[in-house]
Amino acid sequence: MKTIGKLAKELDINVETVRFYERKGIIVQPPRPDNGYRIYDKTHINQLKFILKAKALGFTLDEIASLMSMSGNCADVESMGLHKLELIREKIADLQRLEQVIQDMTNSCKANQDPNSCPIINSLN
Amino acid sequence: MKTIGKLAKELDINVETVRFYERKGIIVQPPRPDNGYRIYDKTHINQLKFILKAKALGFTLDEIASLMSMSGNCADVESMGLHKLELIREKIADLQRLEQVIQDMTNSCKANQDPNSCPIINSLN
DNA sequence: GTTGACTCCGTACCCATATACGGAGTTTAA
DNA sequence: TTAAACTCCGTATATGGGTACGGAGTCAAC
Repeated sequence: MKTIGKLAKELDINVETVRFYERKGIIVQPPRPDNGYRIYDKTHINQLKFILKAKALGFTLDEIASLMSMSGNCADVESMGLHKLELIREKIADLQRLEQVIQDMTNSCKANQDPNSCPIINSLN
Repeated sequence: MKTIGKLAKELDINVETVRFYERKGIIVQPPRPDNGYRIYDKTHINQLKFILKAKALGFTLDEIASLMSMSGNCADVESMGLHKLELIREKIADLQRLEQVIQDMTNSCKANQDPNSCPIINSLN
């Protein structure tokens, strides 16, 4: 049973962030006694830990909301994971192409003799 | 000698985007005769093409502004390219780690027998 | 019992990169 | 000559994921 400040400190996130997640409907509303203060228990903490881990895996907040609403239906979750995997692989391929291009460009810089004429700039012109 | 609409059409970008780049100081101000209309020539077109190509390489607008102000000093440009390369490689490594994690997770989904208990969800809890 | 820390709320602001809107003035084509 | 198309400007909106602010109420410690 913690107030929002304790919760935020324990999870090392901002108080405003917790309220933000609540507004977005990503976490369930905590009970609020007469004084209006939000009271969190283990359930909320676990829910927030879930969010933080999923976020670290690259899921967006909307996706995380979906994940949490799937209530453990494995096929749905797997499908979402596979979709994410596909996007990640595309992104990797994009970046690898980009890596090659920039690598080539900087190599041609190294080979260049004239410091005031840059092959990179030239190739972009 | 083109007005902004022709220019935008030729480069397949939005008129507002051209004005936006001008406001950001990324492209030079075109001359503007009595009617106030911007008049672009080949120089501006080349400048915008440069921007579009650099953007496609993943440079931010601020970085592009720097690139353009380096006036071809090769060492500076190379240094910026190498820095970008480093970031790209880090990003790739991140994504590959992520790929592995999600791959493992979806595999454990496939192996799972109970449709209402998902190993992904469980591992996040 | 007072002071400082905490919480409440609504709202505004931040980043980057644009895109959209509305009203007024200008040019162009039929 | 007139209507459509274009341009001007300033401002607002969008995205995603938060962060900050300010005034008011509440709680806890000394």
